[in-house]
Amino acid sequence: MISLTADYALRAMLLIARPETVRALRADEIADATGAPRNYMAKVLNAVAKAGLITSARGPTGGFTLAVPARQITLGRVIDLFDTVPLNSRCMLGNGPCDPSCPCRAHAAWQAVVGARRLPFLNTTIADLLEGRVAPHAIHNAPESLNVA
Amino acid sequence: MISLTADYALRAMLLIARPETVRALRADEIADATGAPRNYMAKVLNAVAKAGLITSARGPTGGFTLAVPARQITLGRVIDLFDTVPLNSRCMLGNGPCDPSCPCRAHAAWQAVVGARRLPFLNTTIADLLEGRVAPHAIHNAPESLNVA
DNA sequence: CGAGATACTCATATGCATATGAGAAACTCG
DNA sequence: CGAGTTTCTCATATGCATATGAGTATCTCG
Repeated sequence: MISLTADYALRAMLLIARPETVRALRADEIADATGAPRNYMAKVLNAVAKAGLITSARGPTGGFTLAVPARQITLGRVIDLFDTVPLNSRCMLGNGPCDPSCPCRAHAAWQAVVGARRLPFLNTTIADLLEGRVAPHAIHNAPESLNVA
Repeated sequence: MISLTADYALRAMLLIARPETVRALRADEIADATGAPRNYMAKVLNAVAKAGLITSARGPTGGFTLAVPARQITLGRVIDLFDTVPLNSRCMLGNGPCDPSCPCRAHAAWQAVVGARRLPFLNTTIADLLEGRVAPHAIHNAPESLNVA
């Protein structure tokens, strides 16, 4: 699941990064195109700008522009700005946090599953989506840390 | 992201399915062990029971028991009971639903990413977690429908 | 059959994500 | 430098996930 706010941000990024977009897009344009409420989208865009992924400019001819090439912006980088993992310290089995030196049986496997879920976001860029391309790494490769058994 | 409610359900299932669990577990036992509020966990367990994954029994010696072998219960089957995908009909580009016969450029790629994120849940079972095992399919194989480009 | 134990149900409270409204700050351009 | 345009900020409203409390239904066992 991805929060509605993160979804707004992603759609906004896709709009701004589209090759046919040549000038800065205003917040209300982006809001209209994405279906998000105007002021809410403004807040979302502001957060993305603070993170350095887009640039904001006020006044006439103002609006939002990419600050980083679309090929370098992964979906995870956008989504993680809003959907922070709360990381329940209680382990999947038992009633306390897992002792790192002696984790519960399910610990590593659960970590692997959670980690694997992040891969598609970490290995797909805004540019990939705009080109209708799926990076094979997004669905085929798992980092070393995921190899459990 | 996985909702707190779905997380409760998962932890409850793991407890009930543990090999050292020989009798029916009461709702309050499960609540205490998982850190969930008592009545809330009762409601969650009730929903899981209605879905047919566990069996409930009232009165003394009552409680909850697996209704299906742990090896046949995928994480997705549990989580999907609570975390229903709202499926924004508006496509990632443009302001309306994607025309199925002429989808937007990003359509298939986004579908692939979303689908890839479901794999770890669909291909991992309660039994897998209890045995600390990660099914290779959870992170390595993608179904045909995901091959886009 | 009665008492106690447990699941079940519903009405309501709370907190956070989402949304709204209005005003202040900063920019462009004539 | 003034007027208009836009981002930025904050105070507050709303809705839904989460949580709580109390009562009802159904079971076991003596």
